[in-house]
Amino acid sequence: MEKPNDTNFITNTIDKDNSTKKFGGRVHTRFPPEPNGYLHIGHAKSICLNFEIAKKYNGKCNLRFDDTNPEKESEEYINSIKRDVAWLEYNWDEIHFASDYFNELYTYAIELIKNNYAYIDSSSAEEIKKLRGTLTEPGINSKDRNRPTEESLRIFEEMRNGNYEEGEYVLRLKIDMSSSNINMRDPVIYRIKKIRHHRTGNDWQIYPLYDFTHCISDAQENITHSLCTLEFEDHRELYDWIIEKIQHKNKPQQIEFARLMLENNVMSKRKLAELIESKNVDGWDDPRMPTISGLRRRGFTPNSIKDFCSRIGVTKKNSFIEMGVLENTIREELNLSAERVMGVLDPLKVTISNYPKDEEEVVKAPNNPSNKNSYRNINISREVYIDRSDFMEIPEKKYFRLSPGKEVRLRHAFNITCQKVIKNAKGDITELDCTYDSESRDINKGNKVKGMIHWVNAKDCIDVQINLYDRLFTEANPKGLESFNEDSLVEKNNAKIENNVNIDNYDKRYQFERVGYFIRDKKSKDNIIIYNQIVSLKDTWKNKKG
RNA sequence: UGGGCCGUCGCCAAGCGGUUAAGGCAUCGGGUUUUGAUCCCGACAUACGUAGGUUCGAAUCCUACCGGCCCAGCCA
Repeated sequence: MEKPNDTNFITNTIDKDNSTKKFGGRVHTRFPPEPNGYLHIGHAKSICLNFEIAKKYNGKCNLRFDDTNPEKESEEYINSIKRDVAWLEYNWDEIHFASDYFNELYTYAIELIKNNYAYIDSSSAEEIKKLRGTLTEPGINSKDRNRPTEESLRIFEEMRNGNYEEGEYVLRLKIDMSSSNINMRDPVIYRIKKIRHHRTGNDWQIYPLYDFTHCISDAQENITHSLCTLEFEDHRELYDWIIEKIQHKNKPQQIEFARLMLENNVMSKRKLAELIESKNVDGWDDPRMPTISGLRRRGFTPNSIKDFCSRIGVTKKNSFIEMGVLENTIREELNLSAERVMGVLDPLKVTISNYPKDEEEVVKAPNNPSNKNSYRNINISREVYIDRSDFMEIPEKKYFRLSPGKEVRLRHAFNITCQKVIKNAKGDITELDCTYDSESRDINKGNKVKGMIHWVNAKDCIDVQINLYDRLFTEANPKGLESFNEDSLVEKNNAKIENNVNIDNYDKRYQFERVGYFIRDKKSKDNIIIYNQIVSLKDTWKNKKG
C-alpha cells in the first residue's frame, strides 16, 4: 500500500497550533453525522480525515450524532452509521449524541436570554423570512426584538412545557439584522417541534438548531479542531460568537474543507434517493451506489477506501475526482491479494475434436503469480467454453485471439487451433470445432502463439450470473436522471466459472483471469449464484481500439 | 449588485520570496511477461486564471480585473 499522503492545509494549521500551544498541544476531532441517511464515500473522506488526524497526533476522535431534528432521524440510521464507521476500521474514542446535551443547551439558552443576547419571537416563519432582508439589503428588526427578558424567559419555559403549538414562537439570537453575513441576522436557535425524539422520547417539545448545537457540543467535548465542509464557512462567525457569549472555557477551532465529488456520480442524499425511488438502482446498497454499503457490497475493501481518501488530498478547492482513481485503489490491492481463477462471461462452446472422448486430465495453475508454489488443479477435457469476445470470425488487425485457422493457447493447458465455425439456422455462431496440439502441454514444445485465452471445463464448471457494473451517469456532473447510464448494470446470465471457486465464501475476492475482480453478491438468491464485478482489469487493447 | 471562499499539467495535488515547479491517477513510447494484466524504464506545465506592480529575484507579496463555488430553512 502507498504511504498515505498525510499532510494538508489542516495538518499545517494543527502543526502551527501545536507550536504555539493553542490547545496545549492537544488534538481532538470528531465525526458528526446526522443520523438521517446512509453514509457515502464523501462521508468516508471526512471519517478518514478526522480519525487519521487524531491518529497522527496521538489525539482522539469522537463519533457524535447530530440528532437535533427528530423529524428526519432514526435509530436505523444510527446503527448503519456505526456499522459503516466500524467497517472502515476506525474506533471512536467517545460516542456522543447532541441530544445528550439538550439540558446544557437549554441552560445556555436561558443564560443568553438573561444577558440580552436572545429573545422570543412570535413572528411566523414567513415574517421572519421577509424581515431577514436579501443578499444585498439588510434585514429589519423583529417587533419582538426588545421583548422584556422576563417575558422571553417565561415563554421559553412555556414552550418547553408544551404550552404552544409549532411555529407560535421561536428563540432567536440578538445579533445584527444588518450584518452582511446572513447567518448573523438574529438566527433562530430553538423551535417548537411536537415530535417524539428517537432518544429523548417525549421529554422535549422544543429542539435546538444546528448552529446553536454544534459549537456547544464541540466545546462540551473539548474538541480542538472542528472539521467541516465548505458550506459552513459563513457559519464560523456565528460559531465563534456563541462560544464567546456563553463564555465557554473551551474554544474549538472550526476549519472547513471541500467535500468530495466524484465524476459521473452524485453524492447528495436527495439525488441518491431519487435513483432508488425511480428504481434505477435497487437500494442504498446497490453495488453501483457511492454509499459505503454499496461499495462494500460491490467488493471494495476498507483499505482501498482509505487509500483512496489519502490519495485525493484535502483542500478548499471544489473539485471532481475521476472514478478511475477509486477504481485504481481496489485494483491495486486485489492484484496483490486476490487468488486467480477462470470464468467466462459469454460462453462459446469449443469441442476439441482430436481430444479423446471420455478422457480428462488435470492442469496446474498458480493461485497468484506472486507465489509460484501455490497451485490449484483444473480439469480439462474434450469440451470447454471460452468467451465469445475471444473469437472473431473475421479478425480485425492486431487481434491475436482465436479466429478460423488460428492457434491460441488455452491458459494453463495447451494450444488449440480453430478448424471450423458451427452456426445455427440464423447464422449465429454456436460452437467452434478445434484441435489441440498435445505436445504443447509443455510450453516449450508447442508453437509459440501470441494469443492466450481463458476457458472453463464444460463438464464441471459452475453456472453463475455475473453482474458487470459501470458508472451511474454518462455525464461528469449529472444534473438529473436524464444522464443515467442505462448500461451501468449488465447481467451476464449464462456465465460459467471454474469449480475451484468457493461459492460459499461471500468475502473472498477472486481475479477471473484476463477479466477482472469478483466477489459473491451478498444478496444472491439461493437458486442463482451471483458474482459482482468489483472492477475490471485494465484493458489497453480496448483503449487502443478506441 | 452584500458577504464568505477558491483558481498550479486531462483529473487530483505539493509548493508558504531564490527548487530543474514534488507525487499520484490518466495518457503516450519502450522492455519483461504465454493474464493485451502485473512489473520495470522513459516521456508528459520555461509554466502556476489574466494584467500590472514591489523585489537583484514572485506560483509564492501588493493592486485590479476575469472565472467558479457557497449563503436569504423554524435542515444539517
